[in-house]
Amino acid sequence: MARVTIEDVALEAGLSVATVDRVLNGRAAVRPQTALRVEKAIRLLNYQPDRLAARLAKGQEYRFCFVLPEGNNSFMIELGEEVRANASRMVSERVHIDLRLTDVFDAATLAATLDSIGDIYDGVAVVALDHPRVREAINGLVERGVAVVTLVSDVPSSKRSHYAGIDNSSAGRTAATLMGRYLGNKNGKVGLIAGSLSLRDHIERRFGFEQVMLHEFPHLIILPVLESRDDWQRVEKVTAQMLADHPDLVGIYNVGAGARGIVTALENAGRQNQVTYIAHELTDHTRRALVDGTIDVIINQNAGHEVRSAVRVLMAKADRTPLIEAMEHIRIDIFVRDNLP
Amino acid sequence: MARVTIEDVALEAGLSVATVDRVLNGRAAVRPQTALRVEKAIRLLNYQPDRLAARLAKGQEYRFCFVLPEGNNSFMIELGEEVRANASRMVSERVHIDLRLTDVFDAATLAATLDSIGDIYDGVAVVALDHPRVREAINGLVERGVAVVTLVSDVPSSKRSHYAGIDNSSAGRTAATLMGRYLGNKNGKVGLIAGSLSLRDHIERRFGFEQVMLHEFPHLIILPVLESRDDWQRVEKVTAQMLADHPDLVGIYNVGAGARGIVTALENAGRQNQVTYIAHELTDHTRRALVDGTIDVIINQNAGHEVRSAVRVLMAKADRTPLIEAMEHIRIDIFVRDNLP
DNA sequence: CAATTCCTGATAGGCGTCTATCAAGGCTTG
DNA sequence: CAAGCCTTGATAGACGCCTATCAGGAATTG
Repeated sequence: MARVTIEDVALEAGLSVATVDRVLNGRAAVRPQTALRVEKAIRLLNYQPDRLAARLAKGQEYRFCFVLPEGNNSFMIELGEEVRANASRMVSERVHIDLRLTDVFDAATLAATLDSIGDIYDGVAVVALDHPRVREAINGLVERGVAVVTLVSDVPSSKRSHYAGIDNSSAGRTAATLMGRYLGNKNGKVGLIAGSLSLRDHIERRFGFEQVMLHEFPHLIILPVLESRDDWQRVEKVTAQMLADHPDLVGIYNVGAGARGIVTALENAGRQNQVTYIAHELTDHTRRALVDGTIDVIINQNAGHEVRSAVRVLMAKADRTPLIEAMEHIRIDIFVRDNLP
Repeated sequence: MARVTIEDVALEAGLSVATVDRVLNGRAAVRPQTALRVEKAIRLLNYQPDRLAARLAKGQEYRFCFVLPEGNNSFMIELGEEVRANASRMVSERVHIDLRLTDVFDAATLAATLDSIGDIYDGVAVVALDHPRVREAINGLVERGVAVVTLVSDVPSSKRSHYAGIDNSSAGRTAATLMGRYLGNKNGKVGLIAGSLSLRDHIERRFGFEQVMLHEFPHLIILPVLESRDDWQRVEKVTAQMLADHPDLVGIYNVGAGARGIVTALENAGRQNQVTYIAHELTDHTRRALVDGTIDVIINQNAGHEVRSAVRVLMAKADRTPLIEAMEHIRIDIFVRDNLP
């Protein structure tokens, strides 16, 4: 049961430790047949290099940067906190994580930020706008050998190594199914509110939602999408107008942030119990509204999981170690009043 | 940015490495004021011991055992596979995991198994029956210094260090809310099927379900619970009978395994579209039934997460390292057709 | 004030791997 | 067949911490 060391392998293969090491780390030329002997011994003994010792010896350090949107969006603030929490905890694992806040909605600024940090970091995680400039910046990083993980919102056309976030069109479809089932055979209109129609996650959620609504629940009428810029005051205004315009409104799906604006508008109109309201992201506000019954379902992505997954992926990419795909799948959380964490 | 080592701390405190080490590991008597100097230097430099080096030096190995139910329950089989997958991956982290299958439903057998493994392992994870004999066995392990984690089904009255699993009464409540909302203002009867009423997870789910149904949806009538022993053939028989007896059955909540029996019974009766059916655990069978529309909602616990969490907890307990609670919370997954992974 | 006991310093060796260097053969080449 | 290259062996030192031991000085005791 004792550990199998590199020495055991050398002994088994009838070679020296140095040669085994050369094979393991491709350090110098080794004759093919010698390499085979080593590999055979490794298999025979089921040798697995001790990662602790390896990393200690290499003195390897990882330097990562998380680029998040500035501003006061609750979810993004939580994401930032998770990054910081991870950063301090990972120091003992030789992982250094910096956090940069930038205007993610402005492609030029974001691209410039990404361009400027390439030489410092081994990996970058970024909440990205899907824009040609940004895509180029990401590709530039990747070409310089920096691992890039898109976080929360993807840039699928880029060369990013991985996307750490939920499947947003699937989230939209889920919202539609729940909306349709909750409404049963009720007729009426359903309002759709999005933060920005240039953010990929919002686009995809909308797409998935409309797809399922049209196919599965054709008796419900979807109103034209309202843009809110994720600003709750604006959300409130837009929602109030919508409520006034459509007395037969039976459902609201808010694709973006600013959920509290809808809560306020619904309460002001006294229609919180007539309208089925599905929101994204569990925050203090949405949580309270869910418990009160104003919000019926919250679709959530777990910020902590996303950050930890991104870090694991960045480490794996930096090491060229394989990923355990299933472990890095970010699930869509569905919360009703009863399964709140 | 270079690593802060124990040597730096010693230098800063004007003490020797040996003394700093004595403080860090409580190895020998150190004068309180000296200890304070060390602690001050640690804080000043933000020193964090290198866990890699520490574990390498200590040559610490962890030996854990997972005790799972034998039999062909899909979920338990998946759980076992996750244990094996983890076991092989953790070898390079010096963690050795054994897997034992036993008749968990028989308290005496389970207790005997637990009694017999105390001296070999540093930690045990067990899918446990909540029974006095089992509780005593768990307490015995804990008293001998073995960390015990209950998995999937808890034994709250025992001294187990941790429970790695979902909140089952919360899961039951969630099922009830979805059932009630899906049924809208429809009237009728709802059937409840449980595997065994001596398994704590099933009891709690039932309790949570009935609680919410009675309070929130009093117009729905809950039929007496049927016991299925998690055997799908029996489940099918019981369900067929229930369908025959109650033409006005509008909902089924299956608390345990054997979901395929219900699917067959519903299909044989041709009533899969009239009955809202909520099941537990995502397996090949339930997945297919969900996609087909026979099952409306699956409530799931992620076996992989539970196993990994249990391993992390066992390691932390063995080390007496603090846990990150939020990270070890096992969420209740809700799957509809659209958010299947 | 001497005899203990208590604290602290210094240092060696080890954990398993990586990196680097030098030496010693075996082999090819002209 | 000598010069050179290719492959392998042997070994030292590092990574940061742990464990153990010995020695010397400080503080306590009688």
